[in-house]
Amino acid sequence: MTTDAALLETAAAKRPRGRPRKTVDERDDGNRRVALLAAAALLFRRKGFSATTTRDIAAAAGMQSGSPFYHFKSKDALLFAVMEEGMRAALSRQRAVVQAPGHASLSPQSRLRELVQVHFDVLLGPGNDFVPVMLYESRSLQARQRKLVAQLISEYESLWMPVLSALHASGHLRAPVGLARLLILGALNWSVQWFDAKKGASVQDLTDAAMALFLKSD
Amino acid sequence: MTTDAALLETAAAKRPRGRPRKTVDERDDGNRRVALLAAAALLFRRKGFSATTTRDIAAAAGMQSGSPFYHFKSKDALLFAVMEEGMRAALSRQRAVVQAPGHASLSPQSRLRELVQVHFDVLLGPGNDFVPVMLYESRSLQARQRKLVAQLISEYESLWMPVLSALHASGHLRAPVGLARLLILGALNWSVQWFDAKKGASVQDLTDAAMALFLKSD
DNA sequence: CCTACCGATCGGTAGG
DNA sequence: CCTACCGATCGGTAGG
Repeated sequence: MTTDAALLETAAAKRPRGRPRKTVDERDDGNRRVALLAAAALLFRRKGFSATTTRDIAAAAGMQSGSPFYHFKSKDALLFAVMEEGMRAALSRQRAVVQAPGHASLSPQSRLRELVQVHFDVLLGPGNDFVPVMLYESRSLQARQRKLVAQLISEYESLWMPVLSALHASGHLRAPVGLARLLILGALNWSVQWFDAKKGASVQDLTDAAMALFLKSD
Repeated sequence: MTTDAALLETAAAKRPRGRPRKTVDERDDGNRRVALLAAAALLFRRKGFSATTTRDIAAAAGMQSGSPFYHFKSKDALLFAVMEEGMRAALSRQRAVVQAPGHASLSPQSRLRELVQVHFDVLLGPGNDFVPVMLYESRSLQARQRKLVAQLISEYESLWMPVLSALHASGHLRAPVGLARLLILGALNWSVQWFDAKKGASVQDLTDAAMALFLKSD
C-alpha cells in the first residue's frame, strides 16, 4: 500500500541528520523501529489486527517481508508495543495536565474540561492511531499482555477519579462515580467511530458538547 | 470449539417438533441457517471477524468445514446476515416501544428512559451478540453492504431524535442534539466492552446511571 | 450437507 | 535488514 508509505514519510524523515552516530556500524535501528510502530498503528487502526499482515506493515515502512521480525519477535509483540507506546504517551500528557501549576486551584468543572479535551486530542489528533488501536484491539492480545495494558488503563482512569468525585460531591454529577466514569469515557471513546476531522465539528466543539451533556450546570 | 457448540444447543433445539413438514424432502434448512448465524455472531463478537474461521463457525454449528457455504455464499455474506438480523430485531423492538399505546403521552424523560433501557438490553442481554458484532465489525464489510447497514443505523437513530429534541427544547438536555445523540449512544455502546452480567451492576442500574448523567433533572 | 481437495496467503526463520 | 523458503491455515469449490 503505497498510500500508507506516503503517510508515514514524516515519521521516517524524523531521522536526525546533525550529529553522526558513535560508530559507523550502528544503524539507526531506533528510527526504523519507530517507522514500524507508526505503520503498524495506522494499519491496525484501519483494518484491525487480524486483517493486517506483517507484509502490509513491512511495505508501509519500506522494508521486505521478513524484516519486521528483526525488530519485533512476533506480530503480537508489535501490537503490544503499539498499545504500550500509545498509553505511555497518553498518560504522560494527562499527568502534565494534572500537575500543571494552576491546575489544582481550578474548579472541578474546568479540571474535567481539560481532561476531556486532552482525551479527545489523544484519540482524534492527526497521527494519533496508537490509543484507538489499544481501545479496539485488546481482544487480540495474549492474557499476560492484556493484563499489562489493563494496568495502564487503570492508571489513566485514576487520574479522572478525584475530579469526578469532586463533581459528584458538589452536585454537578448525579450518577454514581464509578458508572459515570465508564459512561463518560465510553462517550468519548466512541468518537473514534464517527469523528471526521474534515467535517463540521472540531475537538473544541466536542469538548463543549460533552461538558454540556454531562454536567448539571457550568 | 465444543464449548461454543454447547452454548448454541438452545438455538439448535428450537426446531419445531409438532406439525410435520409439508414434504419429506424439505430438510429444516431454516434452522441450520439460524444455528450458523448464532454461532457466527458469538464467534465474531468474541474473536472478531478476521480472527474467526469459517471452520470455527461450522464446528460450533455441528457441521463440516465446507458446509457453511451451502447456506451462505461467502464469509462476508455471513457477517452481513448477522448484522442485518441484529439490526432488524433491534429496530423492531424499539419501534414497538415508540408505538406502544401510552408512549406518546409520557414525558420526554420517560420516553428516553425506555429507549435507553431497550438499547442496553439489545446490547447486553443473554445471547444478544448480533448488534455488538454490527457495532464493532462494520469495518470488515464491503462498501455496498456497509451502506445498507448504515441505512439501518440511520433508521434506528431517527427513533431517538424526537425525544432528544423535546428534551433539548425543555432544557433537560443542553448539548446540541446531533452531538448529544452521538455522545449518548457512544456511552451506551461502549458498555459492550466492560459490562459483566455476573458482576455488580444490572441493566437497570446502567439505565438509572445514564439518565442521571445525561439529564439536567428528572 | 459431506468428502476431498486446491490455490493463495500468512507468520515466522535460517543464513548471510 | 534482505533473500529464499517452510509448514500451516484459510476461504472456497466440485461432485456427489
